[in-house]
Amino acid sequence: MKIRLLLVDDHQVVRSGLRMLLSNESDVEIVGEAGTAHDAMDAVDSLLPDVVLMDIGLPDLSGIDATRAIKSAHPEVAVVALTIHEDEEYFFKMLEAGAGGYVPKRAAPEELLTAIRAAAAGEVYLYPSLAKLLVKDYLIQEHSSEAGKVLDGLTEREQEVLRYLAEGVANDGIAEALVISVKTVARHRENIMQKLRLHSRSELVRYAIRKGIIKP
Amino acid sequence: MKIRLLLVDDHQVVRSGLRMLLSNESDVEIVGEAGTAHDAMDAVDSLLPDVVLMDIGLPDLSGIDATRAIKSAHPEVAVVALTIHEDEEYFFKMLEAGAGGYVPKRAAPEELLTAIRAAAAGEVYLYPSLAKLLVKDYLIQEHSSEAGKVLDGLTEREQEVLRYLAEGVANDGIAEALVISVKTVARHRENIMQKLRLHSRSELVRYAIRKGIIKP
DNA sequence: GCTTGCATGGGGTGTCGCCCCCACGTCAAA
DNA sequence: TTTGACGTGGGGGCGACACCCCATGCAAGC
Repeated sequence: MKIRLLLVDDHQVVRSGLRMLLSNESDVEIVGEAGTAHDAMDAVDSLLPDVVLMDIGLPDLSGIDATRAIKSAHPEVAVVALTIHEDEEYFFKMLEAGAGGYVPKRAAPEELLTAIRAAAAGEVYLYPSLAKLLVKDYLIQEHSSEAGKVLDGLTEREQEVLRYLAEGVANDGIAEALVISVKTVARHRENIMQKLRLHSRSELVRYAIRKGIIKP
Repeated sequence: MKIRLLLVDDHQVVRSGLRMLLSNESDVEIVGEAGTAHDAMDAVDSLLPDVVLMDIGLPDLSGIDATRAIKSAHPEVAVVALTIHEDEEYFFKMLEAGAGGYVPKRAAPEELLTAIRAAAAGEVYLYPSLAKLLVKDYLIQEHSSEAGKVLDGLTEREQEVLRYLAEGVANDGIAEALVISVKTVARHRENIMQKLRLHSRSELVRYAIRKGIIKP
């Protein structure tokens, strides 16, 4: 079963080049071409290809918007971005639009083929320079949500109370959970708010979320 | 300038196979081999390779721990995971340990070479089936923080009040800001909480952060 | 031995949050 | 035209919260 491919690029020569390049592959069949975003969307509607090779710089709509539209109407159609852009912004936007691959035009032909095959299988191929950006983003997300532990000089008991406060539990609920009096809970809360220079439960909740003590 | 490579795998045959496979490449030079995590760390210390090809299943320490140790001592040495494991857990842990690539053993030889070259250049190669997992994770992070706009049937005025409530402003402060009475603010708050099925300011703050109305 | 910090309590006071009740003007939809 | 949603405003009540005061016991450290 061949992979049915739609080429989208506003330059005729680029499409022809891709056609030359890909027509030698036994598992790929080019079923259509489009030079604008609207043509691409129409072509997807009528041809239902397995994979769309999508340029970003198109004359009418951007390839990002086109991808969003295609994925919205046909979630089963995979879209691989093939573009000269290697900046962070386009890359992340394309991912959010639902792209199943991102390959810069300077990539080797085999990499493009790998991306097409991966996309057809429902997987994702990312070019190494861009995968690096995504991993970086992932690590930032991770580290911003741990990194706590110290908690600005709060005692153990205060940290314990803080976890309950952050979740919005009332004083008497915390007292029950920790088997201490409501007054003591209030006392701890006062100390916590003084140490952290906070002035309401709301600020406390935001503080706890920033510190990763609780999930939003 | 050749890429200086260290092979780490507990099976002699696998190392020999990789040596066969890679020795034909003109830009790769295998400078050493190791069968255990400790041998690998010693070898990195003495040889300072550009790239380490790291198995995960090692007899003494896991390749993940070994990677963490290597990146901690020599951040400039790139580590590419080459393993039979394709589960989410190992993959994410390896990323956190600082791996600059992740390739399952079933991958094609060219993909391994792409990964080695990408890692040597400070980039990241991820095998498509795993890149998919990372993108999925990324999209979850994103969508949990945007996706707002509609706000579950709140009226304009209610949304306005919600923004203040979320920031922890007290009723009279909101009343002053919006030039309405405290009672009206309270009225709006009640309606908001009823519509969103929330029961305290704390829950309201967390809701607002999830919806991206305010930053944590 | 004495201070210091921590956790534990009690009392008081005033504000605020949360939940009912009500009313009126406006504007759009039925 | 009438109905309904929306924004506005008010009254009353109860409990929780925020901010003070105070004291006790216990461990660590000077």
